[in-house]
Amino acid sequence: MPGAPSGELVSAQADRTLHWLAALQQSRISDMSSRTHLEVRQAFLSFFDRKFREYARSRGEDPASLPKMILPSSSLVPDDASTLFTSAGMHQFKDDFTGNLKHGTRRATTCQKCLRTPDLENVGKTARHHTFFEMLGFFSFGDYFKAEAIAWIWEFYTKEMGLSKEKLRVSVYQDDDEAYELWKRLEPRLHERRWIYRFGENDNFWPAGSPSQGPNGVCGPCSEIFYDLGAEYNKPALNGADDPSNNGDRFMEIGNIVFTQFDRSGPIPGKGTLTPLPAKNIDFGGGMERLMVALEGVPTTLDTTLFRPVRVQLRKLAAQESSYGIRSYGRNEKHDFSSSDDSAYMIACSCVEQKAKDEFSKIPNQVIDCFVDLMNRTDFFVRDNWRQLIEGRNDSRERHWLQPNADRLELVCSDARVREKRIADHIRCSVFAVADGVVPSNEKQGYILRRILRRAYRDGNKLGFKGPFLHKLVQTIVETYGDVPDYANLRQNPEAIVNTIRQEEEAFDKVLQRGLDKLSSYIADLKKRGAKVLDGALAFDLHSTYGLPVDVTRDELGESGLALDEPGFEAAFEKFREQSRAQSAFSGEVFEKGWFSTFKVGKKPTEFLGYETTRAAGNVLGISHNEQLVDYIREGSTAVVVLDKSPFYGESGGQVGDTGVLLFPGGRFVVADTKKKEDYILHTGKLEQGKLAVGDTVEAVVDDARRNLIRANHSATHLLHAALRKVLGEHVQQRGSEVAPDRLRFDFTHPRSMTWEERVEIERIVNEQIQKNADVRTDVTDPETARKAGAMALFGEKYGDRVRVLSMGAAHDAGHRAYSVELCGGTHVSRTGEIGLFRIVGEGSSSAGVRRIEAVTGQAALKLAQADSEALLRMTALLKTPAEKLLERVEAMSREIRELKSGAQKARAASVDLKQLAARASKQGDVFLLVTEVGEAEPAEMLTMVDTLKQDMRPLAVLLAARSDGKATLMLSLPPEAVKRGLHAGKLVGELAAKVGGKGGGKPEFAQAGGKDPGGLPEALKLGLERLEQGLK
RNA sequence: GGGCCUGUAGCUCAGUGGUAGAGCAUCGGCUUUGCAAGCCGAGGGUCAGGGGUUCGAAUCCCCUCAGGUCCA
Repeated sequence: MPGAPSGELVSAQADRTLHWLAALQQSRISDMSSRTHLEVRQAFLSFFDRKFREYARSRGEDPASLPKMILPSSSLVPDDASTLFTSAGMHQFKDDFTGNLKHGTRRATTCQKCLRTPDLENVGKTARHHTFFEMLGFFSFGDYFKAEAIAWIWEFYTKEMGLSKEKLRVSVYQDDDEAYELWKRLEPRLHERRWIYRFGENDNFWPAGSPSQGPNGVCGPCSEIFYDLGAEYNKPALNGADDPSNNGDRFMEIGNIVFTQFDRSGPIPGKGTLTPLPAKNIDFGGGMERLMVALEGVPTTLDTTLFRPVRVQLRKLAAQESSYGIRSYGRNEKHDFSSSDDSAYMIACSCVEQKAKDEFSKIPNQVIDCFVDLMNRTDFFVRDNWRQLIEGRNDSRERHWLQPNADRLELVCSDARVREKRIADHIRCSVFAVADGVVPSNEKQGYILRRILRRAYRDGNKLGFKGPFLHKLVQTIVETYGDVPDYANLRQNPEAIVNTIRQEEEAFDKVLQRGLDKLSSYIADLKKRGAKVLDGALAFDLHSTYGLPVDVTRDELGESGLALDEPGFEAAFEKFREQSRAQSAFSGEVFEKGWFSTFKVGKKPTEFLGYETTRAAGNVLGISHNEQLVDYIREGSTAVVVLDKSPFYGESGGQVGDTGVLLFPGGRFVVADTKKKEDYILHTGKLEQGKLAVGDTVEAVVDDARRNLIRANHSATHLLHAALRKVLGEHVQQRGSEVAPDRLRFDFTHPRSMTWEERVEIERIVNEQIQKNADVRTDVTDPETARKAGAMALFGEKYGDRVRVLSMGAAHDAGHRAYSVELCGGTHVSRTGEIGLFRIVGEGSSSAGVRRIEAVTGQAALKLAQADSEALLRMTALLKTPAEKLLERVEAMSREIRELKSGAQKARAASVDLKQLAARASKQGDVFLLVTEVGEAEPAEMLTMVDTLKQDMRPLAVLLAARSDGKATLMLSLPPEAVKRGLHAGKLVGELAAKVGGKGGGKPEFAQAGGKDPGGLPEALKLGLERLEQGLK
């Protein structure tokens, strides 16, 4: 038969497939540069370091005295609150650009991790958009300028990276003749071929359009370098020229040198004034991903080796999780893509996997071949490829398999490609964000992360994944990037990243389910009414309230043959957006101003002396009063004082700030709180006596007793952290803490509440460490050494070049390692014994997956123990029971109370002689009728009576009246027979209630009423009896 | 910063001003050689907390807290 493969063919194909898989895994595809991304990053950094050194030598600087110029990437979460994420390479150098050399160098080069979401929609669709990206950068803070920057980057691209000069284009700002001339002189061919473009302020000024629109601040013209991907990426340009600004993907911007030479001031929006900066700067940024495109000759950034491993891993997962496709095809030939449960993506992936495992004899051979061919191409899911291959087949068995699926294949492949790429981008972004301490949440950074993760999750759903799968890609990202020195934190705790992402996937799964349930009730309703279109406002409600993405809604509706009212949805969304915007227009200064930003220019950070001493002399660097910088303050003023040196600990790392006094001849400033802003220590307080001026010398004296309490509590959190990990497991991660003089609080990741036994054990271990009275040691070292020594770093926390490693307690195992080793900038006791005693006072949760422990130490703990004892003692005296029997006794008592209570109620009900009451009943036709007063009774008791009476006489219509607390209560119960005859308990009782000055109501067969005038009861009953007799006739 | 939703038994939730419920779980009894299970029954509630309206509030109103969700 035609489909039966010969043995030879089979093995040839198997060879090819295995070869293909091996090639993928090693990230070596024929057309690819042999340089790995690790080498490219390193080449960039070393190249510029070299150039900086040559330049320094040419200026007569001593090469030996140069500071470090290759600087590490800063965290994705910036120090300042002005932006949520680090979104550009220059972010960490903001202060350096304004002349405050925070990094101690005038030249720097970095590879900066960045995160930006405005282009979210484009990711996966264009050749170059990302959420997370790496920015290769080199910077000058008033040092080298245009000529050097232009020459160096050109040399880097053309010589160091070996990019063809034929493929490079550059652009300059229209008025920047200087830059134009520099390019022309450097590479005359660029000018001759008209490959130097002049663009306006929107393209070649940074920030875009700032001269005429703002914002204020540092800005300048820029010059871009483009790489020509080839004519096939061209889009028709308006003027027919190769115009880099006028097409989507052909010319990829691989670098941008910003010449920050101006300070813009003036109205926003509106024409501003550009004042030349005293020191001109260079800010170069080039996307790592884009450079890789140029080097590897692939069509898009997401096709580079940066993403290949994660995409391959995704396909492997798809193949593993697929319960469809080729594997089942052999058993069930009816299988096709048309069912919505199936996924062509998974089938295709599973095809390739099957092929690799050499288990494909049951499937038409050419079908396999077709898949393998496709997967072997640079771009896997290109629709035309599929069609071409499908149509080129004649084999009947293949047709049997392929024809019914052709349409679906075509549909799937066109977006499988996009989805696969988007997942690759988003998971990389998420892993980096989580590693930098971002946790999915409903605000700020956490919200951005959540959106990215959820989007990727839905893409996975569309590709055929049924549940959480993203977390299974984490390891691949960690392996791809973990060897980059700047990204070492990826390896710090990959398990925590996996868990965080899996939790978010599970949470979203739940949200989706809830939303879908709600939607199906809407759909059922639509069908009942015979309507075809879901109201847009309802769809928006599903989105905004239940978090159900609108495309999910659209899909679901489509499957039920219904449609979405799109304009209605858009209108509702727009209205909502406007409202949100309007409501937030009031708050928020867009630009960071205030005394602090002015103050810090040119001033060194405060030197913290508090580890060694609590009393030291310092000079006043600045004073702020009423949010203004002032030269001096008078007696009685409240102010913020900044010193050059201070023993005061500024609130950070969970530890509260110190209090104390600043003493100086003839005066004292009482410090009520101390904060840390960037690296400056801010003493907040009041000048109680004298006059304090900038430049004065003061004696800074910390409140020692209070500080000691804080020390004990802070050290205790370290012992607690170690104990938690020992008792609950290594997954315990600190998520925050608060160390105050009177208590400590510790938040950590743990999925369940702690059992009492765990709690007791943790408390025991901490106290054991305290009693060992071990030394607390502090070593100052670099982060790398600290990590190797096993120091626990706070997950996602940022650390400088020098870190303090705190070791305390004795380990249980024989090794000489301390019990707890952590990075910590706080202040601590010198021996664990100083903590005295540790007691947990509370355990609870602060947010999903995070538990919180509150505890006290020292005298506070003792006081608590004494209070407990006292309470216990009082109880034993009160109950005349020994302490060890107390629990039993209280249990017995509470049981007794419950019994007595229900007994009393029964007794009260019994005291009304129901038999006697029942005797008063008359019979109206076939229905018993009882109308009577029952004395003092609560509504609940009356109910019991009604129930009891109804058991004895059936059917029964009963009207009871009672009084309690000077109020009257009426209760009427009617049997179905009475209701059928037109009686309505609710209406009747309402009428009767009028007689006791009240109101009432209820259902037809049961109702109650109350009133403030019990005197009217007899009259009410009389009326009630009349009505009932009449009605029952 | 703002909008909306939710908070009821150990869990999942129903309950639109008038007796606080269901399913699952727990415990007891029966049935069965045993298991799986079935039948009958029981216990279990600060209706998130506080205030108000009302004769009467889980239900309506206000505030607080917690969770969810969307936008800025």
